[in-house]
Amino acid sequence: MISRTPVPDAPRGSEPKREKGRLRVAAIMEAGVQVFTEKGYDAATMTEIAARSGTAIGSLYRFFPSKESLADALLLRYALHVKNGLAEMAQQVADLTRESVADAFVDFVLVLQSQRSFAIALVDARGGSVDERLRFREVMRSGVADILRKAVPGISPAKAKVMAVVLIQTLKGVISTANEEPAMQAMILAEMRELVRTYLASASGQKGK
Amino acid sequence: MISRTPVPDAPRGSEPKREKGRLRVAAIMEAGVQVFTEKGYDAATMTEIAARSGTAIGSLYRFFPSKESLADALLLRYALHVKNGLAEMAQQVADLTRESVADAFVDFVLVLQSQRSFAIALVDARGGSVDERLRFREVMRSGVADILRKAVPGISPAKAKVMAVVLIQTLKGVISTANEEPAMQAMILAEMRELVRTYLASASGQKGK
Amino acid sequence: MISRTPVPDAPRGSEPKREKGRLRVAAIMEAGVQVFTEKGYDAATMTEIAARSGTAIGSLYRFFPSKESLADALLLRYALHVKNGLAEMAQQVADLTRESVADAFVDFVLVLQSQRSFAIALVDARGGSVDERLRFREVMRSGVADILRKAVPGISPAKAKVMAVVLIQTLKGVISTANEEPAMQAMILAEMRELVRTYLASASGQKGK
Amino acid sequence: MISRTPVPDAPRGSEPKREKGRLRVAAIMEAGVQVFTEKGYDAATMTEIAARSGTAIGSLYRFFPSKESLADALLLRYALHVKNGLAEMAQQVADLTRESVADAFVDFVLVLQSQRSFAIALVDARGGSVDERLRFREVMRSGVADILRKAVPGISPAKAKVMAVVLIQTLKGVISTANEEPAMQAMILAEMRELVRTYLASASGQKGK
DNA sequence: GATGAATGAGATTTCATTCAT
DNA sequence: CATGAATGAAATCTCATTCAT
Repeated sequence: MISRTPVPDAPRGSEPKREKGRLRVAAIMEAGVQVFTEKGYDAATMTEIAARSGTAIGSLYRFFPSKESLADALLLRYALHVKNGLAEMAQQVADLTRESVADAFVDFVLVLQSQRSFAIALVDARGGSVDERLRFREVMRSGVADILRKAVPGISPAKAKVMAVVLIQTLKGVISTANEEPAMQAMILAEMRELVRTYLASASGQKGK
Repeated sequence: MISRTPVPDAPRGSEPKREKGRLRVAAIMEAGVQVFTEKGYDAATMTEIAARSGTAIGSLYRFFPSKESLADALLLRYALHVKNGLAEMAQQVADLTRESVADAFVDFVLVLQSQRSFAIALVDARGGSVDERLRFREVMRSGVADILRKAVPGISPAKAKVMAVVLIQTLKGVISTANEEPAMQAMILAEMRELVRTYLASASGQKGK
Repeated sequence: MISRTPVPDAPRGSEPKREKGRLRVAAIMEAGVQVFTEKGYDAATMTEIAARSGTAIGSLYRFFPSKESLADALLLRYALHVKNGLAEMAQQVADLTRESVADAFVDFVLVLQSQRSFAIALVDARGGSVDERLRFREVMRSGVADILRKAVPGISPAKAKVMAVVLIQTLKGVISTANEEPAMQAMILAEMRELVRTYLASASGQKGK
Repeated sequence: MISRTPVPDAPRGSEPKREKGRLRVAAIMEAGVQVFTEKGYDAATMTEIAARSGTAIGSLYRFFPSKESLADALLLRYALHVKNGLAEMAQQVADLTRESVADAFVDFVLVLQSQRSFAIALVDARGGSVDERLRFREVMRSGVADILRKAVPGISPAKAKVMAVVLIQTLKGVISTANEEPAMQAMILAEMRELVRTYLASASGQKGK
């Protein structure tokens, strides 16, 4: 319950200063993403992550002193990706039509999915400390809410926040399409785009609260 | 000399034959729901389920010969609940306005949630054999699609199926509200109702494919 | 280590007096032979023996209060078979040539094998209390020694006993042939007959000690 | 990104890479021989083998990832002993009289016995995979047959093979003598030597098939 | 710093045996 | 007496984590 440091984990003093160390950490994180994605948090083993990253188990623990700390680091990195992505989207939103914004949301999730659908596994399952989880959720929500405030002029901050929650949940469905047959997948995706558009349009209609 | 089937003695995984046994099974399933919900499939332990149901570990294994078989049984029971609930809803749908149907969906998920939000954990995670999972998903989809075909006159079966997928995904969000603060929870719920109404309305507008 | 009673096990007072009880016991013993033979002593389970004999596990334990007691009873019954067989052979030995006696030994083991090769499993493995085991060995040895004394006139009792030990060991090989291919099996059997004949002949040659 | 084979870290069942590891493996194998010999394959427990070798259970499983793998390793090592012993004997057989060869057989088994009479338990019982078992049996048979071909000039290969089977079976009796009283043991041993001599002599007499 | 052997708590599962019904 | 549910010790095996080399 007591989370120590929110940094990617700096074992005895600091992050790896040497080039070699940074490569090692990168390899571990990559392997971590792979294994967590394939097996889920519980079934993934530190030994396999070590092996797959070409690292001795002892070395792995030097950089990430616990399984949870590795998951946290991975999640944090993912959260940064998302945060940056949303910030970028927020800048472009002024130049877009409402429908384009809707599509942008779907495309954004699609990109995330192909990059790291593993995060869902970590967040949904036990993985990631409670702190980390909440932080990640907050990043998502406020990022999306920001965009909504720009895309839907006149919307109240509260409404934007609530819409963000609902929108995020809906967008999660995009990820689930990965398991469908291609034909079905395409149809679901199109339908989701439509729903998001409709949602944004209706919000514009009623505006405020 | 070797009789295969009709022997007495219930070696493993058989159904209880005495009253007491049925009570025990009920207790185990209840504890199973609890523990799976709290910890997720992997982190849940048979030992804890046994303890929490006041059952010796051996007795637990008499009725459910493996962790997976318990998860399957739980999922199956839940699937029945859902199936019956959807069937019931399908009968009433003729007498309802479109908006009432939207609300009914949300309410339905709300009821399920309070009863057993654990199923999502089992379905999403490792738990439940693949067969069981697919079967459950299919039950959900066709049940919801049936209702949609009645609620949205003129909709094509294919469109109904795709809408069902998207709608289910959206409704899953209702369950997530359980972790929110009450005030936020209420707002999210209202927003979701609105979204579902909007979705149904838009479907009626364009109708067919 | 403390063996209680050397009888087939008389639970609360006496052996089953009713016809039904005797049938039940017979069924259990038959199933016991089967399962012990198929799985070996350790891997055999009382539950399976009960099931295969159409007996409730509780009833099985009424007649045989432990797994070991069942194994003992089976072994005892087998020992009786052997004892009687040897005794019968001893009576006929006077009328046979030495070569016929050798063949009779091999044939005798052959018959036992097809009847219950399970005994070896029980004796070799953990099964059967030490007492039971020693008793069985003694029955074999003195039975065979008796025959030798009749078949080889002038042999000393001590020599007969030692020969019995060696002969029994050699004859055990007959049982192992069960796993060979038919062609090989026949050859081995013939070779064994030859060896036993040679052995008896050589004993006659040197006679006494 | 996924490197399959040449990664460091020895997950399971790997050979020790440090000196200490090799000592540990030796200790485990020694304890394995002891416990398997005393209890038989099924009744032997990994926990006891670990304890008796002063090894933590986890360490035991590091080197031998399953009970069967330990039994296999033990059997393989024993098979090597036997193979080498037989090969050595084969080289010396040219310089020996037939009677000396017979004695050599008995002595050979005697040596094996004092070293590891456990193998019989493993081979006869469940232990060791079927492959391993058959391989071991074949090693024995062809090794003995080789010697016979040299010791009994003019014998046909087929006859040598069959004789080997019978001879091995007979020699197994030598091991059983371990349980006898010393006096009896000596007599049985002498008798067996005599039988083996007689057997070889008779084979020389009839020669070929 | 890197390495990998060592550790041991803990998870799943089995089965002989008992005893209330 | 028959029945079968209940019991729990014990077995096999896993894996996060530590620490001597």
